[in-house]
Amino acid sequence: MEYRVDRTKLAKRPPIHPGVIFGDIVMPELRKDRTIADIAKLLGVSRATLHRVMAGDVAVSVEMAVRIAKLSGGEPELWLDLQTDYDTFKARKRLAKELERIPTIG
Amino acid sequence: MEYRVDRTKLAKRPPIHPGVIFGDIVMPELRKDRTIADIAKLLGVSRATLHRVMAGDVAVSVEMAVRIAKLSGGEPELWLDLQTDYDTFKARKRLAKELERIPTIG
DNA sequence: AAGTCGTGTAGCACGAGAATGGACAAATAG
DNA sequence: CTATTTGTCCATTCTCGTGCTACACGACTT
Repeated sequence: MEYRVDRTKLAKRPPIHPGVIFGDIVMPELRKDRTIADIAKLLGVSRATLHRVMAGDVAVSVEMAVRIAKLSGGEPELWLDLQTDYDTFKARKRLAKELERIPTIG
Repeated sequence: MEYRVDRTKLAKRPPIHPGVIFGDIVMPELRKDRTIADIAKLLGVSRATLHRVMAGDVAVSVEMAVRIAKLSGGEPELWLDLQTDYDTFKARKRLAKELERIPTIG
């Protein structure tokens, strides 16, 4: 019996954008009576940038991950790994045709 | 007794660049009598690009990770997680001053 | 009703990073 | 020695995260 599957072919649900996760889960905890602009200031980024991240318009960059990790008391890798899942999912779809032409050696 | 440590302050050795790991460990397995140009062709990238990755001059991009994973029979996340460690290590040093000004709320 | 404040968006410019093709030097193999 | 392979450099193009500015909308205050 073989239980192993090909992850690339699983009809997996698209990963949630890590910025959205941050905005929905972590942000509400951080801002007791603070404004979003306040949080942006604490993070050392512009209000627009923070908003774009939370809206899922742009990726959680390495710098941003380090910043929000410091502010919220976690590790940057958490957010970057989520971002990796998100990016990889899209890349697999975008390169599907291309990948068919790449053999597997070994 | 408190055993918890601050990973950001550990004198950790800089992570090895994932492209170098690929070039040193995986590549020798892939090329039996193939040339690097051959591998590049199989990957669908230019010879110069593959070389820069293996030299550690540029990061293992999401696209590149997906390609080499297909060719070598692994998961892209392996290479991207290594890249994350590499990038995060550098970012922590580069933003050290900046991070001091960011408080931890929680 | 008018005004203030927080917020969601959009446009533009800038800089960093990634990839390519081409060209040339250095190293290695035959 | 000669030919192949590999290391490097350059100019160009493209993508993307960021900051700044400006504007619209809603809610609450005055």
